[in-house]
Formats: sequence, structure tokens, C-alpha cells
Amino acid sequence: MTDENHLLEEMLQEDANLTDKQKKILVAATEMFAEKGFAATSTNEIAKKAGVAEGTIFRHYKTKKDLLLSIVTPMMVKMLGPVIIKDLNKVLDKDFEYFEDFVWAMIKNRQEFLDKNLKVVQIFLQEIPFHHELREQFIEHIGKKVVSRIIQIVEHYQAKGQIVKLPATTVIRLTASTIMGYFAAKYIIDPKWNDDEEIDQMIHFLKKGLIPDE
Amino acid sequence: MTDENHLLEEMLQEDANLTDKQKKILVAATEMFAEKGFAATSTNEIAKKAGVAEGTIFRHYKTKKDLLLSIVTPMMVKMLGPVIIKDLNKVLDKDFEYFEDFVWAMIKNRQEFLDKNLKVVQIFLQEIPFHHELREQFIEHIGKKVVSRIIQIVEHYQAKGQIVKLPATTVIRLTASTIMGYFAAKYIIDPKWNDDEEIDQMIHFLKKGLIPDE
Amino acid sequence: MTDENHLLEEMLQEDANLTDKQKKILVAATEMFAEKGFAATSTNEIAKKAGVAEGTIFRHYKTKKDLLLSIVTPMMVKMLGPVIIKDLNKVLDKDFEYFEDFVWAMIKNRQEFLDKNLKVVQIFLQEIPFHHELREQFIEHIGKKVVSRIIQIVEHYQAKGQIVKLPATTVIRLTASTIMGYFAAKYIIDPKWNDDEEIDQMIHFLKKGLIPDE
Amino acid sequence: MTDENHLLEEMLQEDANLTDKQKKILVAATEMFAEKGFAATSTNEIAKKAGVAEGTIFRHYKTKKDLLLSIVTPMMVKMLGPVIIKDLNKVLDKDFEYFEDFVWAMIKNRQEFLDKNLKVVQIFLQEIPFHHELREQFIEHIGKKVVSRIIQIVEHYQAKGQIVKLPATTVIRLTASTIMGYFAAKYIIDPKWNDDEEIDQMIHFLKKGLIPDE
DNA sequence: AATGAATGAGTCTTCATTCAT
DNA sequence: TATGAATGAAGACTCATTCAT
Repeated sequence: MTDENHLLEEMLQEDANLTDKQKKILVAATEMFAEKGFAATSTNEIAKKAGVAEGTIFRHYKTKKDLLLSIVTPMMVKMLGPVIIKDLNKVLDKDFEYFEDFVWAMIKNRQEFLDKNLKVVQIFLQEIPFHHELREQFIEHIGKKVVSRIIQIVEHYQAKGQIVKLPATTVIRLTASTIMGYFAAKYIIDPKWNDDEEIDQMIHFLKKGLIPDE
Repeated sequence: MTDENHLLEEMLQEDANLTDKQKKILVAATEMFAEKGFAATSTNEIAKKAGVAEGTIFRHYKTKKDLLLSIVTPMMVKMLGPVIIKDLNKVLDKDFEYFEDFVWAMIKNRQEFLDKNLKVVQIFLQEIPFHHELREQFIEHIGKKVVSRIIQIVEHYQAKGQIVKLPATTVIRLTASTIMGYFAAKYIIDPKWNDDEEIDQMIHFLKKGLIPDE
Repeated sequence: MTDENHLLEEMLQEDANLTDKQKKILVAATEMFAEKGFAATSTNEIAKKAGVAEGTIFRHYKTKKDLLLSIVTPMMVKMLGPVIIKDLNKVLDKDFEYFEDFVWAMIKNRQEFLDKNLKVVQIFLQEIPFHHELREQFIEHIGKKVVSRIIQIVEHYQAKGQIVKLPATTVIRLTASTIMGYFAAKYIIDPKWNDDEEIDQMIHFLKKGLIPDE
Repeated sequence: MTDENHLLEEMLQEDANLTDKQKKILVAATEMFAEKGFAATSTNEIAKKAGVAEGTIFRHYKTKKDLLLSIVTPMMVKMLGPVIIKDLNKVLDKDFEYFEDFVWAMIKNRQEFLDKNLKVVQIFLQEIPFHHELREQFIEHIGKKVVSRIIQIVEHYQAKGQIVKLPATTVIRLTASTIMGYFAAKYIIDPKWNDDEEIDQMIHFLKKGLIPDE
């Protein structure tokens, strides 16, 4: 049982609607889907690992795919978290006067999210090419909202003259690529590795790269 | 039959060692593995799509996994291509006086590679989490060689004072993230989309971000 | 459904641990293995004959070979039966004063065993050349015990001066060959044939053949 | 390549009608059928072991079963050998005055036959339960002739007052069981083991056991 | 709510056999 | 005569799912 799972468990325990067996099923399925992939994991294996009867899985989740969605969907909803903020500009002005402060907070926040949801995010990334529901759910319920919110933010800092006046989507792409590249390296090399200097260098790179021309 | 497959076919035709049926099997398997994933594709489906008997697959590839590796391994080898250059520094000095020229050439070259090998690269990325052979093969035969070569290149431009003196691996990560982020966006949104202005902006961003401090 | 199978069924019914389907599978498999041999019998055929789904076989027996062993192993254990007697010499003195009495009892007892287990013994004999587990199981758990016990018995009658003082193993071989030759003839010609006169002649032959010289 | 196979090969070489490849096929098939059984041996394995293409087998033998019969049938014919003697009684009187001499000669002759044909005899015994052609061929062409001839012989010695006047088939059964029991023990324990004393004891046993009563 | 035996379609793979070369 | 690629039926075994208990 790894660190991430302790956190997963905590989250499950918060949800009063879940029976004990149900939680065990979700934990076992998460573990296996992450390790072997959805298609290569059998319900039999999940049942054994969860210590329940195979029938019990299907009492709670109509199909195997249902089980997958029950794992991935709530995580997607939680992805929304940090951008659902009312009166955004006020927050930005007060808490993050500079773009780099905002980026730094974003990185820290997503880092925490990833630490808590590593396995589920992994499943999400691994399975998204094969399940259009996942893709649509993500675009419709998450992607659009997040993007439109972040566009606002970028334009906020552009208006303040802090960053270059490229199209907001381009700025987002450049920033997101840099951050996600850092996370990818981190989780591939060593998920526990945590290097604030590395983050500082990255932010410095972003700041310089996005500085207005002239 | 899409564009990419025409190219795949061309490549297959060059290989005189492959029977006609074998080529059909490879084309069909590539198509299906990319679309549904390795584990969710049945050999029966592949046989039908290839217009051969199921037994024929196993005459040429001992197992289904063998078939996967027969598709992915040659592509990995071809990934080495652009970095196997003798007398590298001479090439750099003559052809790419500035770091930005090198990056631009790199992008164009990888773009071409991706256009030709899109499906196989897709399979590779989708399956790498589940097949340690793939991971090991990649690291051992490709990863190490490519990285060590690119480290040389980065240090070459650092020595010339063109880019910041961060650790070479950090420079590589920042650059690669930016480029791969661009490719990811491009292939998710529209594989045919080809925007040289976007590339110029990206290179400009990289140049500014990596400029030596002071 | 033949006579022997009625007896097989009886035995199965005694075993409370077996489900109804499991019994049907064992009966069907026994029938087919005896008739066509293990390798030439398909699990599909067994399932059909047993009136169960093919998957049901594999729920109870992990592999086809497992099924074979589940049929043959219990029979081997029952072969031990007649020689596991405490205080053997007392029994011999009281019940079988003469070697010929002992042989006669042995023949009758084994006859009964064969009548009850004909098919399984047949499978055992047919498959023993191809399955080393069978061979090893037989030698280790049955062969050694039986032989060492029978050596005692032979030496008992040799000590009483009733039979010739050849090596015990030689005496056993000569006796066993004669008896098994009789059984072989009986079951090849007509399993139901039961000729007490033939047995008497055989015992007379053995008695004369093994009489001490001088 | 064992001793027996050298002999098998010799026999094959005598047969001018067999091509080189055909001989290789027969040798390989004999080896494998003996070891794994007919049903569990694939034509692919045979082809590989023989160093020929799979198609070549089917050019010479219409079916796999054909191949089996081509191995076993000639051996059956050779079993007839020692009993196809004209003017039998003359031979018996001259060469084998006593029943025990005849039995001794028989044992030696069959021993030789077995040494030369061990693998094929093994195949024959292993496969006879599953192939009625084998059974019928054996009974019709071999069994009947051999039995009727040996009945004559037994009656010859009974007429001379040397052996007990039981039915000839009973005498044959008792004698054959004893001899075959010896062979069985010999080949199971060690095919090379050759103990003339053991044979003498066996013949002594038979002589005593079959001595006329009174 | 939970079980686990039962299912039969489906899995990957092997088979004996054919046939164009 | 010999080959070996090709076949498709059949092989052992696994799967997600159902249902009586």
C-alpha cells in the first residue's frame, strides 16, 4: 500500500455513500488499472485483490466500464477545483500581483493534486485514447471551463503588461507544456523527488520567455 | 486507408523480406492497435482486416506480443536517425550557427518523422506503460544515445555563449517540453495543421527563455 | 451408462464436497479418457457429454491435466487399502494359514477393486507412459508401500517353509505376473466372465511353481 | 540416438523403396510417438526433428494416422517370424526335446526381437487401446496364427506327458504371463539388464508349475 | 447486500492438411 | 520430389456478466 493510496483511501472514507466492500473494490481496481491497463485487467483479479466475490463488483457497477468511469469521473471533477473562484481578478490582484506568483501557486497546487491522485491520473491518461466517453466528458465538463478561465487570467496579466501579447491559447500552451514537462520528468524519474530550485529555474525560464518584446 | 498508411506501406514495400500477407498483417495490426489498443484488439479482428487466415498471423509472429514488437521496434530504430551524425560539431558550426537554427531544423525533421510514423508512435506511447520490454528497449537502445548526443549539442551552444548555463538536462527538458507540447496540440487538434508562424513564435519563446542571464 | 459407472457414481455421491456439476464432469471425463485417451479428448466434448458449459470445467479444475489427476489420484490412494493392515502377521496366521489362502483372498479383493474401478484403472494404465507425475505419484505414494508390505508377507510364508526361498521380489514378480495375466485375459475377453475354476487352476499352478525344492 | 535406433535405421536401410527423407521421417516419428504418444505429437514436431518440410510428410503418408500404421504394421508382421516354421513337430523333436528347452529358446528369441524393436513395440502397446485398426490387424493377421501354432506346440508337449493337461489356452496364458511379466520388469527397471539366472529361475518355476499332477 | 457457481462467447494459439512453386 | 506458406477448424482456457441462494 503506497502513499498515494493512503490518500485515495482517505478520500473514499469521506464518502459516506460507499460501503466497505465498495471502497475495497475501488482501491483494488485503481491499483490494477494503473498497473496493467483497463483492458488487460480482469474483474476476477479485481475481486480477488479486493477480497470480495466477483458478483459483488457487478452489484455496485453495472459493467466493468462503469467501474472505470466511477474511478476516473470524480477525479476529473476535482480537477476543476482551483479555477472555480468567484471574483477572480480581485484574487489575482491581491494574492498574485505578478504572473510568476500565479504560476508558482499553480504549480504547487497541481503538484499536491497529483500527489493525491497519481494513480487515477495515470489511469486517465492511459485510457483516454480508447474511450471516447472519457474524452468527451473531459472536454465538455472540464476542458472548456478550465481553458476559458485561464484565458481570462492570461489576459489579465497581458493587460498589466507583464507578459507578451501572443494569443492567450499560445501563452497557455507554452506555459502548460513547460509545467507538464516538469511533472512528466518528475514522475518518470522519481515521484518523490521535489526540487524547488528546479521549479524556480522553470519559472525564471517562463518569465524570460514570455516577457513582452521591446 | 489514410495518408500515414500510404507511407507505412511504402516503407513495407522497401523491405524485400516481407511476404505480401505479412505486410497486410502489419498494416492491419498497426491500424487496430492504434485505434483500440493492443489488449483490446483480437487476432481474429486483425486477420479479418488483413484478409488472411488467423493461423497466418502466427506463422509469421510467434505471439500477439511478437507482432506488437515487430511493429514498434523498427520505428524506434528509425528514431535514432537524425542524431547519428559523425563530426557533429562541424555540422553544427556550418549548418546551424545559432541554437535557434538547430532547434528549427530539429522541429522540421521530427515533424516529418511524425507525419510518416504517426500511428506507430501513437501505439508506442499508448503501450509503453504496459510493456516493460518496450520501456527497456527504448531506454537502452534509443534513450541513452539520443540524450548523450543532445547533451553535447547543448554544451556546444552554451560554450558559444548563446544559451544559459543551466544543467544540460534542464535545458533539454525545457526545450523538449515546449516542442512536444506543440506537437501534442497539433496532433490532437488537427494533424494536418501546419503553422510556421506558430513555430517561429515557439522558437522565439525558447530563445528568450534560454538567453544567458546578464 | 455402464455398470462400472454406477459404482463410480456411488463413490462420487459419498463425497459431499463435490457439486452436482462436478460429479457429472468427472463421470463424463472418465468415460471419454478411457475410451479415446487423454490427449485425444477435448474439453468441449467432455462439457457436452457432462451437460455443462465448457467454462464450468475450468472453474473446478484449473487445467485439463488437473482433471485427469483428480480422476486418477483418489483411485491410487484406494489401491493401498488392502495392505494397510496393522499387526499383519496375526492376520496372516489367523486368516490365511497357507500362502494359497492369502493369494486367493488377494485375487478376490483385487477383482472387486477392479470391478469398481475398471475405467479409472484403464485410464491410469493408458496414461502412465506419458505423465511423469503419474509415475512419480504412483511409485512414491503407492508402489513403495505396497512392495515393502508384500515383501514382509512373502518372507512370512518363506519362514513357514511353504514357499521356495527365492528373493522376495522374484516371488512377487512371478505371482503378480500370473495374477495380472489372468486379469488381463479376463478384461480383454469379457469383463463379466468370472471363472472360479480358472482361479483355482491358477493358484494350483502358483503353489506348485513356488513349492520349496526338495 | 540410442542403440535401438541404430537397429531401426539398419532395417530401414535394407528397404530400398524408402527415400532418405522417408527414413528420417520414420525415425523421428517413432522417437516422438514412443515418447509423447501419437495424439500428443504434432506433425510439425516430427518434420522439425526429421529435418524435412511438413509437406514432405504428407507426400509420403496421406494422413498422420497413416504414418503411425506405416511404423507399426511392419513390426507386427515380423512378430510372426519365429512361429512360421514348416514341419514344426520335427523341429521340436530335434531341437527342443523338452518343453523347457522350447521355452528357453522362445524367451531368447523374443528378447532379441524386443531389443531390436523396443520403441515400436512400445508405440504399439501404447496406442492399441485407441485404434481399432491396430487391434483388428493384430488379431486377424497375427494373433490367430500365433495362437493356433502355439496351441499345437503345447499339445505336442502335453502328448509327450511333459506338461499338465490343462486346456492349451490356459497353459499358454500362464506361460505367457510369466514371460511377459519378466520382460515388463526388465524394461521398466533397466532395458539393458540381462540376467540369465533370473531366466533359469523363471523356467524352473514354469516347469514345476506345469508339471503333470501325479 | 453478498456470494460464487454457472455460463457461452470469445481469447490466443496449434493443428493436420493442401497447394502453388 | 520437396518445399513451406497458407488455411480454418479446433484446441485449451479466460472473460464479463447473470442469478439462485
